[in-house]
Amino acid sequence: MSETTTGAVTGDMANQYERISADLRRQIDSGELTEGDRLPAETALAEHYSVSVPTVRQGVGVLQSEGLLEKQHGRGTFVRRKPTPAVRSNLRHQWEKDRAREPESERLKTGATEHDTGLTVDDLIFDAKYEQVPASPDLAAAFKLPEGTMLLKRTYKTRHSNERAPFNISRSYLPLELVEANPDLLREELEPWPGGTQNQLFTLGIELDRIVETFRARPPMDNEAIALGLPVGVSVVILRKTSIDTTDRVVEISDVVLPGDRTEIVYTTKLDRW
Amino acid sequence: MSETTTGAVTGDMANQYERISADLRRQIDSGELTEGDRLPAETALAEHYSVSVPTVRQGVGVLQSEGLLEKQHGRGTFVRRKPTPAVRSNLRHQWEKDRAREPESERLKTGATEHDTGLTVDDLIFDAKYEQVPASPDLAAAFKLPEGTMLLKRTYKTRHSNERAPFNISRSYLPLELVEANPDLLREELEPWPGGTQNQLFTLGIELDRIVETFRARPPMDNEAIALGLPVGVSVVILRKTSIDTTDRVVEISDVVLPGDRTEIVYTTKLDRW
DNA sequence: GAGTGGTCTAGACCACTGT
DNA sequence: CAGTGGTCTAGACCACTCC
Repeated sequence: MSETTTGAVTGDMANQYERISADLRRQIDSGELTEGDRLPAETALAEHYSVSVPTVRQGVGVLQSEGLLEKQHGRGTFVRRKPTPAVRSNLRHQWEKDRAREPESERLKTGATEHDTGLTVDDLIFDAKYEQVPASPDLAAAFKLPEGTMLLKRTYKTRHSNERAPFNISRSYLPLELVEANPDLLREELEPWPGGTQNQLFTLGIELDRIVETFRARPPMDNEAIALGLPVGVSVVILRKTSIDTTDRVVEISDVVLPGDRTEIVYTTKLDRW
Repeated sequence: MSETTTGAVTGDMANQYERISADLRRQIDSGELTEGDRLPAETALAEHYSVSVPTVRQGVGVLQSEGLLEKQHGRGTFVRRKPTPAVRSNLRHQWEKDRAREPESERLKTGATEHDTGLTVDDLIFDAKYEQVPASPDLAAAFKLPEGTMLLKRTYKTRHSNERAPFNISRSYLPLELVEANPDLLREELEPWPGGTQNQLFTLGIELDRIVETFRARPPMDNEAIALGLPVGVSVVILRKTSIDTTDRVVEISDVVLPGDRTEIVYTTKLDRW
């Protein structure tokens, strides 16, 4: 390692492609390249760095997997915009519970998603699909019900009106036996239901005692990456919400897939006094 | 798209590398290849699929970024073991608070990490470093203190005794003024402190009222990927814990970087009754 | 049609791991 | 030392976007 220039970056710089990714990263950090800028074509970069095109592609690939660059076929390579994350807080649960018993006029005003994101109803496009499915082993165990018990499965997609990619996909499961008491709950055309699931449960005489949420991050599966419009390298956050009523019964399970880079989750834990 | 065989997989199969990744994925799903198995060498795969080596590498790269395969230079390509996740629950906060006032003999028995992971003290290797640093704008805002206020910064790494990679790296900040009342708290050689931070705060007469945690996933930076031993494609989870005492003062901020694929977070939200 | 990235080839040589 | 993956070249041709 004697002298390797072109970008004057720190570290060893053992490889050509690292030299390229380090130099491009420096340009982004320093503001020479800013959000939305297009990079020179790969052939131009190859000439500039005196390497072959595949080597440029390797260097660009590093920054792509870090979420700093985004390639668009036929258009170019762009500096990626930092997405403004949607905040999801556990305070929403109490807020939703308080609202569940209010009159429809009040509940219509805004939903939980708008509460989280600060957007108005008009900005959001909502898609719901209802099915009746038998409980998989996994879900049966979570509900503490026999495998194969019929469940109402509701699939929701929410997106901004001016974006193609939804910012979440959610699947909610309710024991069918539970919801049959109110036939309106089986009609998907009534979505979005003002007041959300807690109001739906209220019409069945169910009060929630607590909500347990577990979540993990993992690389997206192919179809998730496409559905959420995720670039390479960004994980999905998987959140399972389990709603438990005052008789200790699991009444709803909801699985949400969120884009990892557009989601911030906030939890407040109140502690007992000494 | 008429006929393309070798693996008899679903879908279009437009590309060679997708044909390869789909076939390998099928072998993993079906159990033909199981955790820890080594794949044939890239040259052998190239011959088997009648493609060039770079094309095989591209196909393998897809599964690598999904966390299904792991390459080891000089050894081979292996089916990745599904990591057993460490569970982190917000119930730990109350548990830690209850323990903070107990005698040392009791506190010594087990720490919060062991409580989360189910491991014993002997399995864990603990590394602590103390520094005194001025508050960055970000931290100053979070503490609601002037920028540059001196903080005690404590860096922790925890790993299993039989693994190289730590399963978390954490940075904890306390206002220096606060901790100077008990000089023992400035001595890093006293780590791991039995009873954790809540006991340390207890020695200063501080009682916590609530803990706010925010949580996001993003692609790792290079050094994080190396420090945590993360394969390509796996995100890190960033967790910021803010501890607030009974006088509404922010007394500790802790930033934890967790490997996304080895971490499961569980939060329970108790709701008020109607 | 011009310009972009996407796929693919058929090699060469280097770096790391095991024996 | 043999076998593995890692880096790199110098091309070819395809697919997409935009004018």
